[in-house]
Amino acid sequence: MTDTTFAGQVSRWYEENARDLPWRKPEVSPWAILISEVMLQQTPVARVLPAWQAWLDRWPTPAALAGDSPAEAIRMWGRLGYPRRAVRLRDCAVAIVERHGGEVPDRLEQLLALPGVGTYTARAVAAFAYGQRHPVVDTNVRRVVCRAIAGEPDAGPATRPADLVATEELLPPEPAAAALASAAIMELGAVICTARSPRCDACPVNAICAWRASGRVAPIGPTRRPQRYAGTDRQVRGLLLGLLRESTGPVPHQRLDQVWADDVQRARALAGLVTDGLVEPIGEASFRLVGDGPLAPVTD
DNA sequence: TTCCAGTGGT
DNA sequence: ACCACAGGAA
Repeated sequence: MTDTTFAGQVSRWYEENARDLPWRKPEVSPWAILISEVMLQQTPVARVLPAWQAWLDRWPTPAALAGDSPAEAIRMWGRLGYPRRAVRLRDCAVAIVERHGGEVPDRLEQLLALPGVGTYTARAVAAFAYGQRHPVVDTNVRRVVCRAIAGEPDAGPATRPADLVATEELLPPEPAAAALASAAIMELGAVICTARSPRCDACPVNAICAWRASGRVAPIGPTRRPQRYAGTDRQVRGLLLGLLRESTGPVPHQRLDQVWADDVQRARALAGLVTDGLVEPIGEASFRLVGDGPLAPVTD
């Protein structure tokens, strides 16, 4: 008896066609999987690959990262984007050491309580690192399920509780099979059922896809406003951080002033970096990455 | 809802 | 130029 369910067919396809990604190897630790999931939040696979390996080489355990400075985490983050994730990931390592004896927790509730770990990442770790049965819904899974099952273009900008329910209903009962199916559906969305140019001819479930049957209706509703970058605070933050990342220790504000002409906007961007725990003021008029420089003397 | 960065594909 | 990308938090 071959499994003809949606999850069964996608899983069979996955076992034959999955990309050979290093964090999918069976011997990879929960910590390594957690790092991959955080890096993959809004950053494409190709750019995560080298950074993930570098982080693991340097910080093989949560305790190792927790013992290093936020500044080093920010530097090792490189140009993956959204560098707040680097600080949160280190905060996460600290929390894992303090609350869980240095081991990545396996309960959803505990995972969700960690910094930088939300609905998606918590379930991804529980499923992929610990083999539990949870709906793992990222933008790919949401798109696949909306299309194939509901026959609709997409579910909107964010994952809703209904998306979790709809995905959970597709999962096979056995936890290990469910975790495999979750990875398979995600892979299908990443490789075949893409947002822009879906390759329905190569899809393992094209025969039972509601979206394809209905003629691949295009999304209608109010389109999201384009995310500008040039001239925004985000660009200024990027420039400031780039300078601080390359420097060791404090950088005088006169040098920071040179990266952007608008005083008001530059000050706002810098203040934002401080608020986000990426940068700290040093002395009268200098700034540095948080914790950069010599460690504070141990006093006891 | 909005902000958060950075890059490559189309 | 525009958009998509294994989201999370205020």
